[in-house]
Amino acid sequence: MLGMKNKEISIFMDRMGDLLEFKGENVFRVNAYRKASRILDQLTEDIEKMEAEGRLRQIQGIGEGIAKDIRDYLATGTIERYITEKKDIPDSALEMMSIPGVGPKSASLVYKELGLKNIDELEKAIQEGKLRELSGFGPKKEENILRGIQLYREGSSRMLLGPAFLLVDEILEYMKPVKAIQRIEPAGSFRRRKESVGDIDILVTAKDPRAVIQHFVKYPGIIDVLGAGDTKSSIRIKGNLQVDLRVVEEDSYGAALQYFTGSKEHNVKLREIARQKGLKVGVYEGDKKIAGKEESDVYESLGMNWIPPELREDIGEIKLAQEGRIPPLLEFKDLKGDLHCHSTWSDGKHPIEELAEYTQKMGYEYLAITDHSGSLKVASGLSSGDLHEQIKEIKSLNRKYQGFTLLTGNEVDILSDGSMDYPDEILKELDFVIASLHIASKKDEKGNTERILAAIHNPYVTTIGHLTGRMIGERDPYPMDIEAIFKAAAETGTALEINSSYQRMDLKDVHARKAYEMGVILSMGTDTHSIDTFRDVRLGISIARRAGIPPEKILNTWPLEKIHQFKLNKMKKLIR
DNA sequence: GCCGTTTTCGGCCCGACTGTTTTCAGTCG
Repeated sequence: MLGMKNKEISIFMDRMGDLLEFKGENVFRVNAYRKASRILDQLTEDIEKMEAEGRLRQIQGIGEGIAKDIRDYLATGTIERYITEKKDIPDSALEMMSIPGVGPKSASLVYKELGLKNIDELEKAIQEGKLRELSGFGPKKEENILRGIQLYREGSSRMLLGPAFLLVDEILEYMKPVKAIQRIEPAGSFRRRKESVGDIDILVTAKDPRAVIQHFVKYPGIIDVLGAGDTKSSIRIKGNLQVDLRVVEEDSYGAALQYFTGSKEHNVKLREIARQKGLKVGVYEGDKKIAGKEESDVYESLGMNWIPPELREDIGEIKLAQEGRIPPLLEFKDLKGDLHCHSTWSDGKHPIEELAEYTQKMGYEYLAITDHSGSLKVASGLSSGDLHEQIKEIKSLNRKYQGFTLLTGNEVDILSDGSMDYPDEILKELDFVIASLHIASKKDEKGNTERILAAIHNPYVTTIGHLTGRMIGERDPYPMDIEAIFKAAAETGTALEINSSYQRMDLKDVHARKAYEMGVILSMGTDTHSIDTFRDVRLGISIARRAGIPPEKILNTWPLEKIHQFKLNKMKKLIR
């Protein structure tokens, strides 16, 4: 499965970074491992395959040393150098560095001087007043660490992008009455639309910064005010999420927005480029500071095009911007319809007519009705007879609409033997067929892959729904040979879905990018069961943008005729 | 540990904030 080893080694490299940092190694050596971890996490190729083809050293940031570590891991399942470096330092000692306010210096100091081996012992030592005996430690620091421990135990809470959108909407709405605010915009990983965010950053320009802060710290649902200065405030809200708000001068708004949007790696690379040009990027004072009212000023003064936030992960976007080759990215206005939703015919909450009415108001030209097929009893799947009745209803409704069309369709279950839950004669009649795995094996990679491949080779299947089956934080992706699947999808002219429901987000960004690179067309579906989730299309758009997929590779940007043609083309190709 | 049309050695992003200090170290983003 693509990414299996990538992920494992990425985690290993990150731990290696922690370990070296704890031991007080050269920070650049530490960073080299951190960087390697990130590279492996975002790599769209299978590391095992690259190693087999002798291409490890072609990856920027992987040198001879780390290449050896990777080969080591692939051969033995562990990394020799890691074991040597680690010796008898327990993992629980390294874990102390995860506490906010405790870094490598403090963690290794208390380990060496006081023999503290884990967080519990650290807590006890503070309570017994032992920590303040160490130089550099005082009562404030003790208090800070105790609070950090408490926070860490409550669970490092990352919020999924879906709920984050709702929260940001709510905060912006709450801040609206403050007259002093001129501009207000979320920055950080939310603005980059990462699938989960660790905190929310909000950037403001205002005539009266104090009025803004004073209002902000009274936000309902607040648990704690972590800090409230003249221009910056941090609060903690329910769910243990931190929200930072900063007020900056209008003249440096663009530079600040750039800085606080990140990613860190993207900014590091920009500063390197700035340094070469004798410039400085940043929001703070400096001789040759690039100030900028607009964010595009920053990028332009560095000799490149403005880069959409979703691409700012230092995975090649800077080079593209320098060459003026940033691709146009998907926007809501490009979308002509939604291609996955459920009605009262199966487990949806609303009758077809209401779904149609709602999506017309969103400005869509079409909507595919894709209820479940018969085998999926838990979701009240439709029998063949039901489906025929539903097709009749859709055709009758379509006669009422102008400039809007309902597509007949279904989310057909892929059965355990890889066959489809309806016979071909029925699938043939439908405008849009999604084939989905709803029950799959957690172990049988080969079996899962074969079922998907069988569906892809069915001439009437338009797209594969929520391919990997993951439910973020609840269920891991089912193991499957992603590359073989992408290849088959590209060859047969089968689309793959970007499922936008907030817990699925499946395909995820890295996979969507890989699929696009391999020539696959993507379809977007909200998998709506209740009309308030049609708005989750913005999650799908986020994935497509982070994947760098141009709009014309997304089925939903096409006119209806072309979607029909897509299905016909596949049928022509596969039926002889 | 990685990298190189300034370098195979000597660099590697950088400033704010906090607490403990009295000139600075550690942490964070």
